[in-house]
Amino acid sequence: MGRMRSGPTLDDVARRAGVSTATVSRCLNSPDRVVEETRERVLKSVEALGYTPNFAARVMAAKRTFTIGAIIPTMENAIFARGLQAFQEELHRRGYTLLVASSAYRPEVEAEQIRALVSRGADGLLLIGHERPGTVYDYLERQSVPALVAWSHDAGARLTSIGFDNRAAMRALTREVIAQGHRRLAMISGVQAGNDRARLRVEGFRDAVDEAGLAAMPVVETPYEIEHGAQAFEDLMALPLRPTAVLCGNDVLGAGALRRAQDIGLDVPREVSITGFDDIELARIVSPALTTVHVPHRDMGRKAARELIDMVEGKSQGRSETLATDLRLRGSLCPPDPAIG
Amino acid sequence: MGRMRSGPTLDDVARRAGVSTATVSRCLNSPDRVVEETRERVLKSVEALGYTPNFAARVMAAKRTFTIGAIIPTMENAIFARGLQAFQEELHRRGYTLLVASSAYRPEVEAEQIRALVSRGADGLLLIGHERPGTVYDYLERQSVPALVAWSHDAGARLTSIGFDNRAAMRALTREVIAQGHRRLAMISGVQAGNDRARLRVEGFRDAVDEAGLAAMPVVETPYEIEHGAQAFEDLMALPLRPTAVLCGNDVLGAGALRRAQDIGLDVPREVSITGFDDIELARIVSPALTTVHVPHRDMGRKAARELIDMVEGKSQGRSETLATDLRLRGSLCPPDPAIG
DNA sequence: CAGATCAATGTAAGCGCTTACATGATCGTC
DNA sequence: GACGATCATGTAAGCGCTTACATTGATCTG
Repeated sequence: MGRMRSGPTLDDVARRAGVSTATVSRCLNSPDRVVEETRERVLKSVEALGYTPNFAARVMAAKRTFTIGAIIPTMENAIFARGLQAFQEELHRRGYTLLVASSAYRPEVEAEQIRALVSRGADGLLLIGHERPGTVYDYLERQSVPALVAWSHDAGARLTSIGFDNRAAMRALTREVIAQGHRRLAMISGVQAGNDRARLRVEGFRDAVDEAGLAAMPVVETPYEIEHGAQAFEDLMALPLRPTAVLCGNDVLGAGALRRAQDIGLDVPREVSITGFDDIELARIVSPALTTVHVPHRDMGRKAARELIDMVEGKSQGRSETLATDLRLRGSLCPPDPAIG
Repeated sequence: MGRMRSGPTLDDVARRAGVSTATVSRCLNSPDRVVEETRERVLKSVEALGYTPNFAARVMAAKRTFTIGAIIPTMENAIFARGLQAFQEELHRRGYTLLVASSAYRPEVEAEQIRALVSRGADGLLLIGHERPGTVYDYLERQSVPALVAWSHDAGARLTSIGFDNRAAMRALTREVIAQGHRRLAMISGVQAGNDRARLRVEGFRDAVDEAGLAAMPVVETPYEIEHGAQAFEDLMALPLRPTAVLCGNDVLGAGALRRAQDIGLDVPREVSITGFDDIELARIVSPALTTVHVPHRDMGRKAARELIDMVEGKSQGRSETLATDLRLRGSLCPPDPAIG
């Protein structure tokens, strides 16, 4: 039944090198505090024994883990992959290790994962979005674990955030669609419960629709999956007054919508325009390429890492930052065909 | 400078509940060994204090972490996301936690990550592919950490593997392409160094070409990225005897090739057929959809988790398994146009 | 050249848990 | 009703490290 690994310990190394464990420890952690000759002997002994320090023991004694935890909604979606990659590269550069967990967009799983990472001694935490039970924030505070939110920005939130304005971005995109002449829009949103990004995007959509003096437009809500995007799109196309432009909550939904449009014989963008959000690679791969909102994922990841480490090391109390997004106009959007409109 | 979190300890809980630390520990780990009334009191105390066990301390004392480590080449690519998701779901079901690290396809980074995970007390390790320095296997053996290889199968390898036959799969696909009448093929492979999947796929391609009595076909090697796939494709199209079918080492390269074909005005599949490998979602999203090799990622992940846990728990010495793959014929492949051939 | 200073190393006290073993209470049995 | 089982709980010994403090010998200083 899974006996513990039996690798050599500091003690073994020390004995073999004829020094004390303290000296071995110093060789490994602050080599310049040990004289050359000794150090060499010790390192040789480490090498010979194939010694690997026991992380748990080190943590217990040193009270630092140099580990940062991140909890993302899903790994199966490229949205977070890129930003997280940049995040981890920056952490690595600063000597930290990243532990990733995913919550499957379920708040209770997220809470559980937060506990797991704190329990593992994460020096700091990266979370996605602001929307979660207040008890989570209480817990973080009590454990005094610094945490940072990414992918969303909210000045009034309890946590520092490195993100972008989801609402304004979606509003800008919707304005553009309207400016191109569309009057019958629809939106396919991700599930809004517990997901402020999704919610804010819908609000941005409504903002633009309202300010243009248009009647309320249909918004359907569906999980962030290609197949669901496809189905939602098909449903929208069955509406009596078929929309001429369908704005999707992210590129994955957009790609699904686009694919289904082609499958049911609709010409995009001539008969219907489709847009996405995030600007992941997928947006440029599909044909026509998706008009979308470009989010600086890598930049966000890098900056989040820097700020979080500063917080962990007590160099910052938390400085929020809003990153700029911009529209990427591509083939999937064009003015509506007057013959159809 | 990052003082340690100061959460309550077992001792605090014990004192507050008026019991010994042993009793608290038992309440948490084997509740039935504690009488109802005491347990209640203790749990109330845990609740009130917001106690979270210190993982490092627990590991030190119990010598088990219930943690499995996985090192994948990259997170930025959907190839591993799906299988890993299934892997982690199964682990979770069995009470284990997954720690993920990525190696960026660099062997020395992988070795470092392996050490990091072992140091963190991983009870077992999931690795991708068989090709790595023998010293890594020696190390794993000395530390007696069970490890399992996925995404590749090799009967003669030192590690148990749950994978599929990359070579046979690619051979089958190539045979199909040839059967459809193509005589001028080319392959865009991923980087083969240190990547047995890539190498075996090239071998499979060559097998089929040879057995059909055709002359050697061009194989270009490039990183697994859309843009590189596109560039490689363009280079192949510039060849004096332009191939009528381009087989790609994976779907990402395939999608890049397809995209570039469309950008430079080539009709796929009429003027050139393109195939992928892996059958990730992307393969079905692009238009025309990619003919590809379907790999049972989820199944592989689930089975790998089961086998690895059995190994960790001493219930298995390691049973390798080869999973079946199958061809998914889609729009990107058709017989060559005789007018062009 | 005595005394202070300093660099290199050793000594040993924990870090917060788990668990083998000890203890004491309760209960059933002949 | 005395004795051994049985059960709930307590006691305390580590797990493998780091680090404050102690020690030792060498090097300075006046």
